[in-house]
Amino acid sequence: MATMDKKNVSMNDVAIAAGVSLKTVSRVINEPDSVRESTRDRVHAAMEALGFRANFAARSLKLGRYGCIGVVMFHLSGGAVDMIDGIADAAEERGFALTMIKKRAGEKMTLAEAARRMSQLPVDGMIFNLRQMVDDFDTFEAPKDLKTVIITPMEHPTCSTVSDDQEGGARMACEYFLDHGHKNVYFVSGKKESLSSQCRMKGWRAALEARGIEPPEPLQGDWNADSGYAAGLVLADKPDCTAVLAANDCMANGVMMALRDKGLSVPDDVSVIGFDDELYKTIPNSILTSVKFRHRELGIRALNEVVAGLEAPSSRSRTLVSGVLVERSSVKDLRA
Amino acid sequence: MATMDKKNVSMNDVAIAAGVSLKTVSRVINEPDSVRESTRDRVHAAMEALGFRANFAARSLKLGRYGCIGVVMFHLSGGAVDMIDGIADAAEERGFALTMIKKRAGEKMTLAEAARRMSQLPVDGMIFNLRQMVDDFDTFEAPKDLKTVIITPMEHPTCSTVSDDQEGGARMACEYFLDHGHKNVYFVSGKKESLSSQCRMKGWRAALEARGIEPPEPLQGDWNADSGYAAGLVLADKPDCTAVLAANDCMANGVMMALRDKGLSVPDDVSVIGFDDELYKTIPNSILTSVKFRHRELGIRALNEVVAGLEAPSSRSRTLVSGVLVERSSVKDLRA
DNA sequence: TTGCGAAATGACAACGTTGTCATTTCGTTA
DNA sequence: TAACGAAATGACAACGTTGTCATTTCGCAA
Repeated sequence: MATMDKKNVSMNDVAIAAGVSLKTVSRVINEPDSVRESTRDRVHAAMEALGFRANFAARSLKLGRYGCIGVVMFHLSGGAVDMIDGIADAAEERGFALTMIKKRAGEKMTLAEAARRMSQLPVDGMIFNLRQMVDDFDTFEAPKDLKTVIITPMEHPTCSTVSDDQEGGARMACEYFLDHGHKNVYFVSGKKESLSSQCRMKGWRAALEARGIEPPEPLQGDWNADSGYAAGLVLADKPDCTAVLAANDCMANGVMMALRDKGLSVPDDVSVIGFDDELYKTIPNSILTSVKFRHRELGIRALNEVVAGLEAPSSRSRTLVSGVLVERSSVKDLRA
Repeated sequence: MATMDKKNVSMNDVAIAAGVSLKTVSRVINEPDSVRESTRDRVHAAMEALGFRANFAARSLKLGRYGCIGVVMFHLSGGAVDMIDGIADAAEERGFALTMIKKRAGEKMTLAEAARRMSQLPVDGMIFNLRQMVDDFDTFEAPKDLKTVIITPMEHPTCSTVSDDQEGGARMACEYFLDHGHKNVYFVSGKKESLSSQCRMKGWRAALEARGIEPPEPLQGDWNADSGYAAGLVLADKPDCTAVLAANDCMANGVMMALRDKGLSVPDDVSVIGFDDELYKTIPNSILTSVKFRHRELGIRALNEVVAGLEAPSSRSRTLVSGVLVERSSVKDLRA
């Protein structure tokens, strides 16, 4: 059994073994049709025998590109999985791999810092997944030769952005309530610093104000069911409360449980809508109507945006991915 | 305002601008102490002025390593987020970035295929996150120069593996039931093809058999609450059923809801334990005792294992990360 | 057989960095 | 001031590819 002493087998080794020139080996890999079949076979055999694998670094150095897109996760939460899934699938489809770095827990990473770190890595463009505000958001300028797309609900002065239409989703839910005859809508928010929560609240407020309704004081939650339950206990005592929009499904469930514990029925006494449409996974026969965002689609769009902008990194666009209202039976029709 | 025409600024450009040699610029970056302070400042100024960023490809080519670890996600599910989080944090800490690829939906990817694709990318080692069986699991041989760690509950003949101790976790839960005076434990499984589900079932079976108890027929679920509910309806009719182990929290919740709908109380009539400890996020005042796996820790261990093996890729180890029983009140003590 | 255009192959430089070794400069002491 | 060793700097090759352009080989018609 022949053991291989050399650490890495190069094209040159293959060339010698196959009795051809270095360049011919290169051609076998990159433009096989330009090589005679007999030669090609000999080269393939040599590659096989030696266990040749093309060197990424040398190739990238020569080509001036990597075939990788950088992904910076400022925040890695549950919904992120579907988004990464979308990014990865779209990348795969277009022949790119992903290079990922993450903000460390506790660390405070700015966009500039993220860009600096990414630009030391093998990437042709990058995606920032940003769910909270950062200090240098407005002043940040992306490297001129590295297409940068930010996933965030906020508009950025120079970079392309992609986002769920959180505000629109919240508006949609509110209008759904109002269209079903409700005169007002209460709101239970998520964590204060979350941009999602802020946008959802903004949409809720806008929808009410558009119909000349004074939005009631929102209730502060923290995304978890217990905070929703606490909010529900408060809401149960408000006689004018017929509709509650909770910033996610978990809190919506908490609200519903509290209402029931107070002897109120959902939807007969109070209607509820949540966000993210995930309660059905945990609750059998779930009745909760919910606004669902297409995170996977979001990831796909973000990646496509980067790839489309590789040639013109300074181009700028804004993409909104709309939400979908998944209707179940937690909203009562008060009309007629 | 001076515009830069050259696409990429190289060390040579910096060197000329600073009036030093190429090598001195290199030294400023890699061994700053060996450069006189005045020179260093001049070089830094030139780098700043020209917007120099070191070329990853050239550097890697020379060094023969990338500082990146490849991650192959055969499956990207909810629990994966924490794992990726752990991998990414540990990587960061040790100065590595991650290069990620994913199995496409529908595609059937073998280990060999994954290894082939990864070895074309900038990686020094790789992690396979494998949650289902693949055809070539037993026959797969990792590239000799690329340390490979597989995250999987199965043992592999040549590669290092890292896993949650799913079997041990299930055993722990069963013994907890038995130690509390229960005479038997029913089991609701997850999807058939899931290795997690299989291992949890195996642990449950082993724990019962170790005490000379004949395991009852397991009930087939699909991870979602509705399947747990269906299982609960069946179990409610079994008079000897005092303890149910469900392969995840969602199904456990389904079981509990069904039992209640059948007029039975948890835990007074039937005790229940789940897996993953996530029900509290969705259910206020959740009482479900649950086996929790430390996915983040798992990711950290996997990454450390890769890094530790970079110098000796053919080394082999097996790491098990134990689970934790999070006690709430869904298990009744039947002893005297 | 010869000549010809096209196809196949090869020689060599270049990508931007770091390692090796030689050279220059510096600070110190005689 | 000269001489010395140490510190600082530089020249040049090398890493493993691909692009450019030159050369060889091939198939075919005269």
